[in-house]
Amino acid sequence: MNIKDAAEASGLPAKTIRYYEEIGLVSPARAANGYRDFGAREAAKLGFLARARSLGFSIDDCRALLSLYEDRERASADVKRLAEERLGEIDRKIAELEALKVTLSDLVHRCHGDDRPDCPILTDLAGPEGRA
Amino acid sequence: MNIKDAAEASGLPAKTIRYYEEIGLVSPARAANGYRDFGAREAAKLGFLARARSLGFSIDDCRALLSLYEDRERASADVKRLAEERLGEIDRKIAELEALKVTLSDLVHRCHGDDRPDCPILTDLAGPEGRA
DNA sequence: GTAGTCCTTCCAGTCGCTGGAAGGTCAAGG
DNA sequence: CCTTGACCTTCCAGCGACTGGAAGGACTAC
Repeated sequence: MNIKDAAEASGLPAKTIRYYEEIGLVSPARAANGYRDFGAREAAKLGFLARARSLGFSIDDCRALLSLYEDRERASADVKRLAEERLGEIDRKIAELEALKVTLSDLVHRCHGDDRPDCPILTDLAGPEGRA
Repeated sequence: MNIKDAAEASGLPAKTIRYYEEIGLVSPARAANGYRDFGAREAAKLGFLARARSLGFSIDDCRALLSLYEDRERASADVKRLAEERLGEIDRKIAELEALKVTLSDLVHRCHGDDRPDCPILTDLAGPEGRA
């Protein structure tokens, strides 16, 4: 399986797959002509990586997940811990964005949005001195 | 006002302020000894930038907001449009994270999390073949 | 004079790719 | 046999928005 087919099968761009090899996430075999040759195992790892990345796991997380995935003796507790940490990050990020949204939408609602130069968004961004 | 005082006043690291000068967001005067000398106007711009960045505006957004802020003839409609676009991005990002959270927390709940090797999170990440 | 804190510039690294150049390989068609 | 075009290879550079560190100059206090 050449890189293009591996890309189509996994949904990852070929460039990304080469990058993943460079950083040691996958190690495809090489054909006589120097082309990468992906077997079932490496192709499956690419799919695994694509899914884990789409769930927001960092490359380092993926490295850990992959070694757990490859390890027949792995403990599911390790995997669960990683996933829970990731869940915590997601919650924190959502809370942060919600707070941002409140502030910004308040600003937007207070802005008349016509062609007058007076704008509460800018006044607010200018800080205390700007408002004084 | 030297860079350290400007940093304390704005809440931005000195490194970041130098970077902002490099990319043309601020243009502090220079003292005879070559030190940056921030006047009230440049210091206010730094505060403005710190607040806009903390609301998640990109550097390019900040550049636009800053020119509107500096422009006495600016139309508040332009500012409102930028803020609304940003609000849309925030909403999209929140929705994306919520979806991720559903998937991941489902996985976490289905994982028994003990030392048995069988883990539904990995099975799921492995894809259809892994489940078959 | 010297210790310590500030300031300067420049270079390199972060993360996870992404784009592009230069060149090798292969299968199909004439 | 030759060409076309799609594929493959490596390497180098760049994105955004900083951040760290080295090397060296400037200033303040004792």
